[in-house]
Amino acid sequence: MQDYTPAQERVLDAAAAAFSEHGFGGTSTRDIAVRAGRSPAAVYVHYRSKEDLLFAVSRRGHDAAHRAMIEASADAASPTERLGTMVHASTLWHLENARVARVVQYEYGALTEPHRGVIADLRRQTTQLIVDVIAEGDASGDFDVDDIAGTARAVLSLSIDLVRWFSPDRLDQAARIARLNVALAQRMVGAGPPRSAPTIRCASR
Amino acid sequence: MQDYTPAQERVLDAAAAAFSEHGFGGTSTRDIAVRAGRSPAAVYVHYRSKEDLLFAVSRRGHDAAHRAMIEASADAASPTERLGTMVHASTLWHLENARVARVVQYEYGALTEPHRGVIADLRRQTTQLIVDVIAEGDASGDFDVDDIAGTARAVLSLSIDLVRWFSPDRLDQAARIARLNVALAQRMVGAGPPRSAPTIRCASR
DNA sequence: AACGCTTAGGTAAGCGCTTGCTTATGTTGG
DNA sequence: CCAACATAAGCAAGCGCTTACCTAAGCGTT
Repeated sequence: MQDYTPAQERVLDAAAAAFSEHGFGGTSTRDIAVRAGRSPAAVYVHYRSKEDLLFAVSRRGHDAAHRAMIEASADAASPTERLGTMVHASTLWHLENARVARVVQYEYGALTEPHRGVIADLRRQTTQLIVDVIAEGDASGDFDVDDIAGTARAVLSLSIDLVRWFSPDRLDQAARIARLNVALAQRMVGAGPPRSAPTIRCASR
Repeated sequence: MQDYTPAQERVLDAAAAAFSEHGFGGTSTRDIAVRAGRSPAAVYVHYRSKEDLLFAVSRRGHDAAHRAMIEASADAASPTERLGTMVHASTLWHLENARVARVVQYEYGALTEPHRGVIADLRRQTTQLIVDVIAEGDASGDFDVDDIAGTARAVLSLSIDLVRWFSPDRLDQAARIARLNVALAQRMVGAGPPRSAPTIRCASR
């Protein structure tokens, strides 16, 4: 989408870390500069304002998450499987990039109006990916869903809400959480158990 | 739990609104004072510091949400029903108190260490309510859950993540969203369809 | 090989304003 | 008469951002 020079990236990463820890309003440009190992003025060599930095972090983060989900959806045969790979990818991305994800998800309100529009578009696109696969599965009979948009929102919440508390030094648990989210999402859309043994689960009740 | 004078409450509400809109770091004590219709110094008549105000808002919010869930769990016969009433109550509370809830959920990191401990305790208690009902349902055979703690976390995410985007001028949709969350949560724990027609859903696959 | 010139990336200093919070001083209703 | 509640004024520190200036690397031209 957009390329950054090493110098720009260094400031970008510093800003993401600072925003994630203290919020946009709680972060000073001097803090960002120190984290990037630069003087306060160096920040303004690469970005027009503090809010511009937030916008860059947000757009980059949304792009990355979006791409991860698209790549994941490519190699999946059925709607059930595709929903699974997408939820898996989304969950892993949010866990592995918890700092950036926190900024992306929680600092939207600190953006100025024009930038908000751009980010809102990216969000709609990501939501649409989930809406599409749920609609597809519902139409084919693989799923059983009443409220497609609402269910899509809830499925995304499984990944997103993780970044509220997840700490990056627990990355060893990421795979487990991702697997759990896949199973939960498939249950949420009413994807049946594997067809090889559909009656067993029913018979046991 | 704790009582507040009208004067204290006025400042508390003003702080909740301000923190919710601009974050803790992005809110000035003057902003809070203006919203409360007082002078900047009046804030410090009732609270020792800005962080103390955040702590008061957080504790009050956690208490209210916790009470709502306990009351909801009282009149429910089965684990399925109890999980339903609790998710319903939690969802409604988060939607109706979206401003306070945003502060409660997203400004935890701005608390000082001693206050963080108190809030963490309240959070554990609320999580435990969901863990208990899921464990109960799993033991009785009403549910079918692998990872009880993880599933409880995910069920809570359904309510919590709403406040990230929900606007209070859409409260007419609250009931619909709450009903959807109940259905999703019951699916997540593997609560079967109503026993009157258990085989229909299986036969149709 | 030495030249002048451009460009990218950086800094020290600081301007005008806002911050959290305090102090000294009223002003009320019971 | 005295808590309880409020205020105007302001302090020291920190804020976002700008200005004026510096350095080093890459360039075709002489």
